[in-house]
Amino acid sequence: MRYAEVSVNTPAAQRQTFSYAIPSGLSIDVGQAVYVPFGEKVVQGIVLELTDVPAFEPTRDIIGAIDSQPLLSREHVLLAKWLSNYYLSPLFDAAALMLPPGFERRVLTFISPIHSNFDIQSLNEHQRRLLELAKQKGKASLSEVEKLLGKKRALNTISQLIRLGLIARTYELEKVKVKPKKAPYLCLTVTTEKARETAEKLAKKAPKQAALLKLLSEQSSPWSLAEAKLKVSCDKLTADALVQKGLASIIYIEVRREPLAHYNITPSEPLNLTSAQESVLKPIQSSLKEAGGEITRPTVFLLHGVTASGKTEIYLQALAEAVKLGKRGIVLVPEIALTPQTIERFSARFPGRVAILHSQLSLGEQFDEWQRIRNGEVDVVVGPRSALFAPQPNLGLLIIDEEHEWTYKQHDQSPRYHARDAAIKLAELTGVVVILGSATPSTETYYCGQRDDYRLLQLPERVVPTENAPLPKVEVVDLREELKAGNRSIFSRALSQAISQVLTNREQAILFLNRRGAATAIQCRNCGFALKCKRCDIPLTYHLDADSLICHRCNYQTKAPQICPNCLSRRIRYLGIGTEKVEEELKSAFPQARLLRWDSDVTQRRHSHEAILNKFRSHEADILIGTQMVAKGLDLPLVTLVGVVVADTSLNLPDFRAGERTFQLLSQVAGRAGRGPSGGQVIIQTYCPEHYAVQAAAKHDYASFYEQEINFRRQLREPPFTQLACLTYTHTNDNRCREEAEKMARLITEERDARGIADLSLVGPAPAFMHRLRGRYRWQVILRGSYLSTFLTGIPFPQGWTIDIDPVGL
DNA sequence: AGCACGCCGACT
DNA sequence: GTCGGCGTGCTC
Repeated sequence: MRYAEVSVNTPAAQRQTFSYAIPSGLSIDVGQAVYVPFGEKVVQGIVLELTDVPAFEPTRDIIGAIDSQPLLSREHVLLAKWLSNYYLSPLFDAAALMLPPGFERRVLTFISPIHSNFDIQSLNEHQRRLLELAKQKGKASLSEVEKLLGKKRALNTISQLIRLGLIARTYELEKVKVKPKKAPYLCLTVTTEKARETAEKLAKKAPKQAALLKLLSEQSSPWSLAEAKLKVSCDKLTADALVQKGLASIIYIEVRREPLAHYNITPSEPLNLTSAQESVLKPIQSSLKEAGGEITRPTVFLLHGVTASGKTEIYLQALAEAVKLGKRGIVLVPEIALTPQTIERFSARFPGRVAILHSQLSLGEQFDEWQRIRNGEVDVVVGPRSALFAPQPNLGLLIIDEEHEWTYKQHDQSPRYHARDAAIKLAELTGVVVILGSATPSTETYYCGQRDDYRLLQLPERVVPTENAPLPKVEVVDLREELKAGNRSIFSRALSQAISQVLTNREQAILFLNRRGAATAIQCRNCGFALKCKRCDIPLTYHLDADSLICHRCNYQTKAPQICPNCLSRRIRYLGIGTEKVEEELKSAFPQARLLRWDSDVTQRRHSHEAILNKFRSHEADILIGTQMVAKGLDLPLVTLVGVVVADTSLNLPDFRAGERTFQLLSQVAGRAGRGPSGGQVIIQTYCPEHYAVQAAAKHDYASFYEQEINFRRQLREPPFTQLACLTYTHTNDNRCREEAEKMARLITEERDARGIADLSLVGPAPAFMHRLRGRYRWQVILRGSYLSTFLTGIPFPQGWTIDIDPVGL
């Protein structure tokens, strides 16, 4: 008898596998998806191991295979196990990353009536209503019952009626979410000769039918109905008529949903490389050639290149080399950088051989792209962090662009993994070559580069086709001095002057501000009352468009009050500034300027990003005002001025990475200026001009930033010199939260002392930075030490706890 | 997650 | 006395 260790899709499974027997006659392989019995339900499972001796007895039998082929490769199975162990996440959640989009199906509960001569009169109102619903529907879903009676009452009433033997409970998997798409095709049911003859006969009476029939006779394979309709400009009725006459039939053929279909792609040739680029590409090419032997330690390149230094061309040519060697690649980009520009650039170099995975694609498109990848039909996969788990066969090269971006860490759901670290684990398992690229590498990554754990490659110069454009000159303006000089506007004299100059020269400017909205808080000048979100307890942000107050955490919206809700005074003051405020001020200071605002408030719709960008690129606007989005990899040659309205927003956050974040943002924003022949300048307005992050960004000096940052990390024992884990407890009751967090902190301290671990310290328990979120309170305990996953594996966490290993953005 | 079992307060 | 609250334990 053979047995399988199965990762089961049920919350109860957590980090365990369950043992099942493989019935004779069923052939099951590692990585295969199966249906298994679990309690009285049938659930999905992934086979992670095959054994002769089960880890647990007694076993039940696997019901059957979901797919005839394994969905996970051996390496992916190992990677899933590692993710679950390292990030302390349920096994199935980890495995689900590697499954086809829409694969997961939850278990649904249904209620059906049982006939009996029980006296219905003795039932209470709720019981009767439920029974009526069940009888009327024949089979009612739990959600329908909950809609009828409310969540809690529904559950109680159901168990009462089951005890009385009036209803039965059954379970079913939710319906399949994605299926291969089938499109109608027309094919002849008669010989081509007969078809031609008939077409001639029909030509007078029914010319459309004749034309269609003629078309069909010209090709031996079926015509897509949609295409045929266009070709002979007829409609469905014409086709139906042919079917009626027994000349043709409509069959359904599987077709692929193509997300790239509406792109107009012109193939591109490799560019000539500068000598700096050559010297960077060489070692990558030779590593690709050597890879594949015995894996000793992963080959990781850190490609550190200033903005516009031609990193993407390196990626493209490295990918071409991998393809030449018969291998394939995956390119990860931050979600926000997955723009048509990026997609076009990769598709142009590998026409028809690029797959895009993106959450904005429809589930069907994602599913089809996934299948294409698995079938080996593409050379390059481009996508956000989850694309790391694409089933790319014979993977040779893995590129992580903008390696420092925080979006590579999944923080909102399990597994809370970091794509960069998972990529390096995958390299360890498969021998794939990894390139981490960035103009401003994260301190942790650069530290590995310095220690030769990663191979450091540098591109210190910008590549510009026409002439040599140096990095723009950066001016730092001390806003305190401006105030002293009596300038109370949000624009310093230097920035105002620069904006006028740009407008006179008919050039373009970008103004950057790390906060949307018009005012960051509104406060009563009379009693000091500040308006906060009722559910999240954070200040509401004033938005001009609708004269409303919006919670940037939970999106709660309310009309801006005319009078203070607390003391009824009319003296309401607006504090702080956001993108809307900047727009407003610009309007009055430069009425002739054409403005464009780009932040998440104006880009809710699917293609609005492109629309705004195209508008700006075609010079339909002079000044672009935006949040972080304007900082990302845009190539806008007409932009000669970049202004940072306030640089301090990200500097004052309670996070040890605040300095790094500020440096990265400022460097990126500064990189937007002077990409064209007319050069450029950058003006950074700040209240702390002496901060090393501001100073280093102003001088485009990564090395000096890194030196100071790494010393600071070493002194304060922050990563990479220690490891962090963030444990959060969430509950509707604040006191309960505190108690639970204190209990956990005590338990961890005891455990640490009992095991004699010296290198482990606790911060907290303390209310989380976002203490209240969507009506629930949050308390956290932060651990600092090493091998935290191993340590925490032995600690039992009751429900309500979430564990974030290597958290980002505390 | 769900559902069992089991133990305490508020009601007919 | 019972109904119903939620703590705890279990699912191969």
